[in-house]
Parts: sequence; structure tokens; C-alpha cells
Amino acid sequence: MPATPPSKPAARRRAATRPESGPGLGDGPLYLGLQRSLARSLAERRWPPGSALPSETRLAAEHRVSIGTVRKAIDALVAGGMLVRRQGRGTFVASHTPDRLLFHFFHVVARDAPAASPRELPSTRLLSFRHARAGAGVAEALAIAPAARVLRVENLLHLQGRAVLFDEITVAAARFPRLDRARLERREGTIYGLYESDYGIDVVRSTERLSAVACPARIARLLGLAPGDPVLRIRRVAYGWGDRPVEHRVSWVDTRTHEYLSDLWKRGPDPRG
Amino acid sequence: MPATPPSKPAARRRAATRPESGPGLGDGPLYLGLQRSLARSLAERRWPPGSALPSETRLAAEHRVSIGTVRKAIDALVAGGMLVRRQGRGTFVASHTPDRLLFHFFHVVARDAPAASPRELPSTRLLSFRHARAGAGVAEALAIAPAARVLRVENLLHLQGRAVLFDEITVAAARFPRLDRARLERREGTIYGLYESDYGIDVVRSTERLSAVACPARIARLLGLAPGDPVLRIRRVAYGWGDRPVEHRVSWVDTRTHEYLSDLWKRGPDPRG
DNA sequence: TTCGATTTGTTCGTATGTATT
DNA sequence: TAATACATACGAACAAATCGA
Repeated sequence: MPATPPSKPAARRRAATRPESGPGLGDGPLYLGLQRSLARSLAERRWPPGSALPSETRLAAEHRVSIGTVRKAIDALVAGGMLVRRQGRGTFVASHTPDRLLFHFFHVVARDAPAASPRELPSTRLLSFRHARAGAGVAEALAIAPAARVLRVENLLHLQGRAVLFDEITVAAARFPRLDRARLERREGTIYGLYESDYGIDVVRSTERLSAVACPARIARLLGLAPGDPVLRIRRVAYGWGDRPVEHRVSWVDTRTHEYLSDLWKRGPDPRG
Repeated sequence: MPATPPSKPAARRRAATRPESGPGLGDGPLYLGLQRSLARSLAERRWPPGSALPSETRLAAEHRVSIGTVRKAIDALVAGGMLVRRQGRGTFVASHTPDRLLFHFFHVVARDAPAASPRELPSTRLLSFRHARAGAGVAEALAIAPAARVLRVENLLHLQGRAVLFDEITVAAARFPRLDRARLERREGTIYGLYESDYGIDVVRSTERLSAVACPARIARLLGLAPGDPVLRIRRVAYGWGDRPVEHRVSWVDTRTHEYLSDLWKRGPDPRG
């Protein structure tokens, strides 16, 4: 028996990588096309956060690809934090729970805390909510006009009962209609959860730039520092689907008792023997 | 025809996930066992940095697993930065080239530089090389005794022709015998490349903790700052195979012209539609 | 409690495309 | 051109987790 003959000889739409595009997955490898297609569906809220995607079997049938191709497409979105797999249950759209915040977006921890130790969720106190104009720097980060209206929120964050971090958040007012101080204060969960639930805006990634600066007097007062004391300043831009900027945030951190932890690993099974 | 009958009905060593361990891959899923096995081989320098691993076909045959399982094991090591795939050529052991330094370990960039812009490699000037004792903090980080002998190196790093960063590097003297100032100064490539080529010690990951501090007088002089000016201090611990600490490093960064960039993404095809 | 249906997780094997030498 | 190596794709079978009947 010279090896099993091609028991499934033909009838497939394509052999392996296909030079032409299939029905509607775009060009390039199939799994990338499917990945883009799924990302687009997620951006359009076809499956809202927290809900389950169709099973891999169904997705494979609907898109006319094999289940292995579906898995590879989903793998990338799971690695990017947009989807969550649960064996025996299904694949779910990631939601902005406190857990996700801690894992993906909040990097300030108690000094000398082990990298793998459980992190503490900060408690937030809203200090101010104002309407303003973007200005040059924020405008560039948010890809809006410098004169565009923005909302500016100031928060004081506590860790271990201590004021550690002052946040200045700026978002385009046009994207968050009717957002007001009351709504912010009575929210449950994180601000990103509010963006998600009230406005259908998902933050999917962020970049942060850190520098050391002399603490402004007002912030020093809030953090219990002397004016001019060194503080860690973090400028974060948070992006949504399609790399569209959603939020500009500047944080000032009192690093006497806390610090910024940049691990850069811990995803999937540890690849170090 | 009720679907192709199982044309390959038996003879496999195992069916799917196997409760028992195979030849020597340990417990758990096969691909994890293989991943650990490969990591161990890499740690033992079975294939030196820059060299090619056996082909996936060969690895599959040697370990008596399918090629898909081999690919999954290698995928994780590639994601961790220990291996590099090159289509048509093979899979290679990652070496500590300047490129790898920039991508995985060096995060200081010019202010407001786009996140995706090409980064600049710093030029290094060695300021001092001394023998010393570890002391409490370093000892804990390096998992050695506080009285253990260490080597301490001070470097001044320039970016865009400007002194931007002061480095204080500490390693256990026992692991780097006969390392001296002359060898450090005449090295080509990065310090991690020297660890690799001269001592067979690979840095595979690092954690960094950032805080803002008042600049010590001596460092201020070197960086062109006034004593007490805010500087960004980075405490890095670099780890080798098996999460063994290799190096303790404290960096002081002048963040008037440069900043620390924490992207946390950009690996693999972008999962955002 | 047991059992079956459903869904993801793991493994195998094969075929073919694409890049390199 | 031929051989080799990784990349993509398909499909099948079984394991493990989950949930509800």
C-alpha cells in the first residue's frame, strides 16, 4: 500500500495558499483574511463584549475554511487581548473588566512587589470634569483639530489607601456625547468599561511614554509631595479598533512607594525551560 | 459514501493528548513537553546562537511527534524571542545582535518619536570597572549572597550625540571569570553579545521597574543636569535560561530629550482589523 | 448522579505553496 | 533545476471542560 491515495481528491475551492481571494476575506493568507474579517465584525459590534462567538465549527462552515484556519485566526485575536477562549464553553469577546485593566493597561505596582504577585486595583476619586479645547499636543495624539472640543477629567487614584497617582484624561467630546460628571461618578468598573458599555468604544491597545519631571505644585499637594519633587509622568494614548486613538492621558506617579513595572512577557505558557 | 473511513486506523503511539508521558518529554501536552525539551537543549548550547536547528521534519521524526506539534512548540520559543524562523532557510537560535537589543531590551527613544520609527542604537563609553561586594539589594536580585563578589561597570550612553543615560551594571563575579575592563572596551556588539560569546550566558528576558528620583550629583554632571533634577531611574534584572538572574542594572535617564517607550504590542501580524 | 451534547484543546497526517540554496 | 525548509491549508479523531437534561 504505497501511502494512502488522495482520498479527498478534489472539490476543494483552493489547494493551499490561494493567489486569488475567496468570497470576501481579502488577499494574503486565508487565516489573515479571516482574522481581519473577525476584527471588523468585532469593531462593528456584531458580537457585543462578553458574548460568545459562533463555535469554531460554525465559523469554519460559514467562511468555507477548515477549522484549523479558524483557530489560527482566533489565536491572533486572543493573543491581542480582543478575544478570550474557554474550553468547553466557547470563545468570548473580551470585555473591559477590572482584571483586563490590571493585566493590560495598568502598570503601577507597590515597590519591590514580585512581578508575578497579584496586583491591586486602584480606587478612583474624580476631582474635576471640564469642557475644553484640545490644544496642539492632545490634538495630534487624538487625530483631531486643535480647536476641537474635548472633555477633560482629573482623577486621583489611591493604592493601599494612599494617593499615588494623578490622572488627566482627555477625550474628543464628539465621540462621547452627553458624558457628564454624574455618569462618570456612578460608573461601576473601569473607565474603559464605561467607554465600552455607553459608547461602544473599545480600547484595544495603548502606548505609554515615561519621563521624570518636577512635580507641579497642585499635583504635589494632592500626592503629598513638595513642589518640584521628582515624579514619574506617563503619557498614554489608548487606541480602539483600526488604531483609532480614543483617549489621551497623562499620569503623574509618586514613585516613593510605588513604581512602574514593565514585564513585557507573560503571555501563554512560559517559553523558558 | 459516509465520509472517508479512517484510512489510517491505528498504529499510532497515542491517540490524542496522552495521559502518560512519551519517551522523555515530561507530562502535560506533547507540544509543551517538546517546548521544554527544546528550551533545555538551547540552555545547554546544543545548538549555539546563530546556528540552525534541525528541520521541523527531522525534529518531528526524532521526537516521534507530528510536524504540527513541532511547529506549535517552536512557535512559543519564537514568540519568546529565543528562536527566529526564516522561510526557505530554517529555524535559528536567536543571537544577541544590536537589532535584538533594540527590539527587546532597550526602550529609550527620542521624545515624541513615532512608536514604529527606527530606533537608534546608543554608543557606549565605559567609565569604570570595579570589583565589589553585592550588598543586600543586588544580592536578592541576583540570588547570591550579600557578601558575594561582583563586577560593577559604569557606562555613559549617548544618543544623537548627547549623553542621555548612565548605566550601573552588576554581575556575579563567579559567573564571569577573567572579565576585565580591556575585554569590555574592545568588545563588538552589545554587552549581552559578550555574555553570550565569551561565557555562553544568554539573556532571554528582563523586567524593568521605573521610578523618578532626584539626580545624584555625580550623574548630574555626566548628563548635564543640575543635582537634584528629576531623572528617570530604571532598575532592570536580566534573566537567562530557567529564569536564572544574570545581571542587575540601574539606569538613570535624562528625560528632557528622550523618554521610555512602552509599546507592549507589535509581535506577529497586527490583530487589529 | 449520570449521561449526552457542545465546544475548545491536542495530535496526527497529508498536500501544496513559497522562499532559499 | 532540484532539493530543502518553512508557511499555509485541509480534515479527522480523540481528550477535556462545561452545561443541562
